[in-house]
Amino acid sequence: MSSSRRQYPFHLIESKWQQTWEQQQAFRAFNPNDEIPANHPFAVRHNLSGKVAATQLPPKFYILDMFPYPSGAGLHVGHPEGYTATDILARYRRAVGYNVLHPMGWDSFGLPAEQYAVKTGQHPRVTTEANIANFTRQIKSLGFSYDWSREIATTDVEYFKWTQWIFLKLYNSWFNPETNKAESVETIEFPSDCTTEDAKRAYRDAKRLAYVSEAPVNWCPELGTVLANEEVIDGKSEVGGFPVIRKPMRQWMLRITAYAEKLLADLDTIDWSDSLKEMQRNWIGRSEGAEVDFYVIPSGYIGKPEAIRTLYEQLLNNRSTLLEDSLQKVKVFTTRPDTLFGATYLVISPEHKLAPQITTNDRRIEVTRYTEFATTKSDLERTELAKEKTGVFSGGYALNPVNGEVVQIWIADYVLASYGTGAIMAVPAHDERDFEFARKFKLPIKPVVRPVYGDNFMLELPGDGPNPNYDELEERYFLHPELYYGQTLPFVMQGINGRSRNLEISLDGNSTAEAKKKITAWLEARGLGKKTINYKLRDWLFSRQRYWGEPFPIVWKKGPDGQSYHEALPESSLPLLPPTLEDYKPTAGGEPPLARAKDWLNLPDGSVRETNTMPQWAGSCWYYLRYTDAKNAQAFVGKEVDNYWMASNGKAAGVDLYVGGTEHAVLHLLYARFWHKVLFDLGYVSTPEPFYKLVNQGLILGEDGQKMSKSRGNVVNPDDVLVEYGADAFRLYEMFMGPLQDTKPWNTKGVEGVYRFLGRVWRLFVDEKSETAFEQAETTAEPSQRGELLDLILLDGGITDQHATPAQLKALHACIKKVTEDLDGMRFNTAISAMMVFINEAMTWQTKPLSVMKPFLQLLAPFAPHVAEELWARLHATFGQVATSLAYAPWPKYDAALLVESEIEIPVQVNGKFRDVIKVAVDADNATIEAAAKVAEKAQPFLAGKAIKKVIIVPKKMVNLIVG
RNA sequence: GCCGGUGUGGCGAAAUGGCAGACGCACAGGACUUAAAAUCCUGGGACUAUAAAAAGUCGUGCGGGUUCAAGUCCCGCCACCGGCACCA
Repeated sequence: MSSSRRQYPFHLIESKWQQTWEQQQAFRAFNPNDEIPANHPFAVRHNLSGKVAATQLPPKFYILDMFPYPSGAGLHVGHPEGYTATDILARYRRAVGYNVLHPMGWDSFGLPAEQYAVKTGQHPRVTTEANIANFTRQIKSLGFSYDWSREIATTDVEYFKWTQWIFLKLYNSWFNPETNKAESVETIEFPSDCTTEDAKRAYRDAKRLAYVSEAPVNWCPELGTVLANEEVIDGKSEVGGFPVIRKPMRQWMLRITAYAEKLLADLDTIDWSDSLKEMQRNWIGRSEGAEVDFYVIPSGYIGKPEAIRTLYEQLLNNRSTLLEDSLQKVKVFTTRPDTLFGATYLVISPEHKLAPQITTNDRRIEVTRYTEFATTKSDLERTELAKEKTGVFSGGYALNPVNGEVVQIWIADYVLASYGTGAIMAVPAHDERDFEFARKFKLPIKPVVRPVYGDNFMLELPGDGPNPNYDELEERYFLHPELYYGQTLPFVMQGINGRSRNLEISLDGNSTAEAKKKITAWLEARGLGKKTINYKLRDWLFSRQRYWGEPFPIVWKKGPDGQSYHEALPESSLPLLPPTLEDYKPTAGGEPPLARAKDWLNLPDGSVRETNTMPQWAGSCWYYLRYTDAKNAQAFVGKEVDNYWMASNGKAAGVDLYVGGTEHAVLHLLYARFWHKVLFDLGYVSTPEPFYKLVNQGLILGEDGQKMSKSRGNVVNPDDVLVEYGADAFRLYEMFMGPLQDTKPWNTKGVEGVYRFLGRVWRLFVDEKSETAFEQAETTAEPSQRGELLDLILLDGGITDQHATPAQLKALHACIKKVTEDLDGMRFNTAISAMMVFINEAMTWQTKPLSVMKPFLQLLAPFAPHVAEELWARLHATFGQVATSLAYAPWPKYDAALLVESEIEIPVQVNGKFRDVIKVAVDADNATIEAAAKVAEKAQPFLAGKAIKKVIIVPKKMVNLIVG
């Protein structure tokens, strides 16, 4: 293909306009009170200059791309898909009259640069900067209208200074349940028994939004670091796919769970796709239910039913503090308290803190063996071996609080320590997991919920016949479960309770919803349980054992009692830089690499620095805020600036449009929302949500329909495409492939198609002879002089300043309408096809009026800005007009009156089948249409000899003749 | 298993319940050319029929339904993609 003739001299045009834009700073966005140069195209368009207050600026539009990690591999064609879409919209919004903020930057902390450093000793900053330079070159070559004056990298010292500053805010805050928001830890009130400074400190430290935990974590030996739950997929690391094991370690955690409810509820206020919201909802995993107390029966009572009966009655009726204190209780969480009468055993997780106490001596050896087996299992083993349930009887028993029944307490790893209370009541008749476990270990199954008659599918046994006696069936169902559960699954859906009564309360006959309410109220009244909400969401594991990340502004000190405790560095000490190292590996003792720098590590006062660093997500949690005020040295973002760019703009609040890949559906997007909400609570930002509208671009597959990857050898490099077809064709093709959100395969032939389209546009505007002359001159010219050769190309003589014909105006205005509406709906592919339709028609015109050709270039400009600018400039020059910057020229409006036809074609159907088309006046009445339809030529064979029974006319749409 | 999404020509796709396949790719034929490339013009869902045309029948994953009329709405399936997955 490279041997073929260029469709048009994009190689000269594109670099020319990219330089022009850069010199003009054409896409610089102005903050309130910025000094706006009078000759800047934005100032010219809006008639502004000098310092302009927020109220005098045009309305803002903040349109954001997910910033990339600058990898060594460079850009692939997936990156520019979203970037092109946002660039088109940014350019469109500028033309419509908004003050557009459209920035770009780098998520530049990350593992690959560090791994390279471990291997070669080259500082990660050097690698990172080289990669950023390459990414910048590639992105700039696509002609995106970013405001590069706001470029940031998370690895910039001036940037991560503020990342550390935000961490200090998290550290120094707690979530006050009374006010339902984050506040300074100064507002914590200490309980009366908290008297010493040590006790107060411990109390406060346990409340902070950033806290230290000793919990078991996901340790990846290969990567030498811990990972967040979200970074572990099927027991393997998301990065690299290495095995991950559970290991208790001291780690920093962020209390995102405090925001579970807000993160969930506020999804309703933002414009994200249903699937994305659903992913976040699932991840947060809210479930309503009840916590119920099961008292553990002291071993002395076992085998003495009367004594147990008495104990139960005491608990129920005159529970004393004394009794309460002397008994252990297992707190369970259930979403189905209505099935409490069907609870036939308890299960606690192997890590449950009561496990050793509940276990009886005769069972201890077996229990210990099992517990060790279960807790050392890696997550990988847990998921892979999940098929078969395992567990062991503890030897202990508990009382079912609703009926005093004695139930066994089992230990099994199908109950997770980290969810709910780490213990469950098992209702095998109505829960698949419990059912499976009960069958394996021969535990009792007691049905207490039956299906609703009518949609019932399980009450009937073979031979029950067509008209079963439901009373009989119900009795058999509840009293003889063995008849049913041998052949069916447990009944896990909602239904009607039965066999669910004690002396005080009966759920029999109640629906599941009623029964839940009733039993929960009873439990609460009796002090045996309470309504509870649980979340799957866990706190965010925030520390990594790495070098190339933000160091924590934290030091460790030793108290008088020898206990070490942490303390924050003052804000004035920020930024805290990482030390210089020769060797980036973890220490021999397994300490993070920062521990190698002894000078850095140990402070003169004897305190020791925290050696963990923050995860890569930290920097991306707030970069969108920094863009609004990238150079602010006093604050992470200025109040007035935040108010202008992030505050409510009509309906939207926050970033108006955010485009990126689905891979960040629950990680980045949840973390960023969380930080934003904390900053909002603390009064630093003006909106509760960061991103109003969010769109995920679809994946671009290789030409073979497979995911692009180096190993498959199907990666398309944008650089190669650009050399061949130019940036405008590349942009156009990325958008023409199909809907932005869809997954779609790359097809180089498709690029040629849009490239040809641009060629037709070009030839519509320029004189062919002059272009031939240009091409000949170019073959002999020095490369440095080629730019000037463009002047040899002349405008086509058919373009004149004359009145347009109605047909020409119609073609233009139909195009304006379609492109405008499609841009508003982000339907780029159909907008492009509308422009193709226009060009196909314009190719047939003898004359090309300026008044039609100019607006068309404006429509084309957001998609193919280089060629549009070039032709725009030529049009103006040729007709002696001053060329205003196309980027800021007001968007054309369509005139609906020009689109009205005098005569229209209407399809004629006979009995709903299309038969012919009739031409009628646009304002023809129904009688006229009916008459025309009845004589439509091609409809005659279907009308012959039949009576017309009914005529359906949809004005301007169709006519349907119904014959008998 | 659960949740979300998608199924339309050889391919990417388009269609407020109203002429299915716009636009583009690939393909075929033609014009220009010594020739090719590029460009321009024309054609095209399948089937039946025909010398050719006119024409007809069928057709949007499958099976039902609503409607004068269904790719579009409803019910029940199937397949593929993405996410979650012992979360009680």
